[in-house]
Amino acid sequence: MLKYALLGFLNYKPMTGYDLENYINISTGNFWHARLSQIYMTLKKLEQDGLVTSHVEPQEGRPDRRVYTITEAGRADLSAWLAEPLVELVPGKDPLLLKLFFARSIGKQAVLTQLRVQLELHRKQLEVYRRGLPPEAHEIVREQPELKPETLFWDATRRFGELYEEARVQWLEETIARIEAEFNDI
Amino acid sequence: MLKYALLGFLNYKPMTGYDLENYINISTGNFWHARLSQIYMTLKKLEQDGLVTSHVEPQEGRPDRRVYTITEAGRADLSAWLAEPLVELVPGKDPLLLKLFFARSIGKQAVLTQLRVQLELHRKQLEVYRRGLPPEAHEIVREQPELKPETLFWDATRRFGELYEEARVQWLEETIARIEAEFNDI
DNA sequence: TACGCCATGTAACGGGTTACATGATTCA
DNA sequence: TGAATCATGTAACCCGTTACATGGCGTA
Repeated sequence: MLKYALLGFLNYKPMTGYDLENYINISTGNFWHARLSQIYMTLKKLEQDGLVTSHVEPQEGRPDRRVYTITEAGRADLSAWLAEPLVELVPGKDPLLLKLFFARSIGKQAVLTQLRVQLELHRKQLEVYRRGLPPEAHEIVREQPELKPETLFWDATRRFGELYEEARVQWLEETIARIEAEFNDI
Repeated sequence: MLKYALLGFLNYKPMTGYDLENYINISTGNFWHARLSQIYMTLKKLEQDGLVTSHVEPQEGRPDRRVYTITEAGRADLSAWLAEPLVELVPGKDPLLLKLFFARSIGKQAVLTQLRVQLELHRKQLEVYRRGLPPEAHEIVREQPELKPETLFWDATRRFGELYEEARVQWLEETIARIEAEFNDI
């Protein structure tokens, strides 16, 4: 699926692997991420499959850049994927919930400490989402005004982050209170 | 990490790989899942590492059962993992958000259709969580009354499912309304 | 008659992470 | 002086999925 994140961004404009990592971290870090090593390998595969092309731009004083450009076949592949509806719930994995599920044996105070650490982290992340789209998003639109209509969708994904973190914070507060009241050690 | 789900359940009582899949699907399906093939392979590895032992119970008319039992080393490993606090947010991946991020090009109606499908799915899942812990959870406690105190933690993970689906439903309703109002096609 | 449950496994493959390898420029 | 940024890539490994292989019993 990283494939489609890369095609999606290359559909905005040609870029290097390094650039793509920045775009992904800033724009989709919320719901998708990737390491540079994986991005480089995936780009190579996309080129083999004819979905992107690349050319090297020599630079002085810093490494040469390999710039990737989406092809017509790439655009077609991206469109086909976008058009294909998701008709099932995507089962996720959540290490914190897994730990909590089995956590009784470590004792009341240890559980509460862990949940309070999580509460702090999620409150901070909630603040980040409440600030709206990051300044980099507005810069991108300044440089490419034709992307203006995209911001509705970018902001929708940000808004999900906000609602998700609100739910998480509320749940942590509730769960801490419940464990304080109902957990009877030994 | 499946390792710890398996150790966690084997800490309740000895079981086969097949049993473990049922426990995982019923109890932690919400936030953790695994295929049988992976469960069998992971159990084999746990046995090599001395965290579980196994013995075969012959049966008539159906395949023999290989029953796994957690060892002292296994309990120690589980406890160490449970005690280790999660001090960072876990970055997740969400295919629906990835699709939505790039969805402008497929057009207003296609986007709305996809979001409405999702809304239906999440409303149904929300109903499931609102029904409380599944009947199987109560059966387990009837068979093993010493597990009663665990139900506080089981229900906490269920409650997260409920709040998560509420957030998802609210977000989908909001996003559908926003796209209806603000998406200008062409 | 066919499907689902019980029950265990192997093999090939794909996606992703970590570690390794290199090296100049810029800023605090 | 040291850390961050720019910039690209390979290799080993781990986790997980899909497909393959087997086969009796109970139920609709």
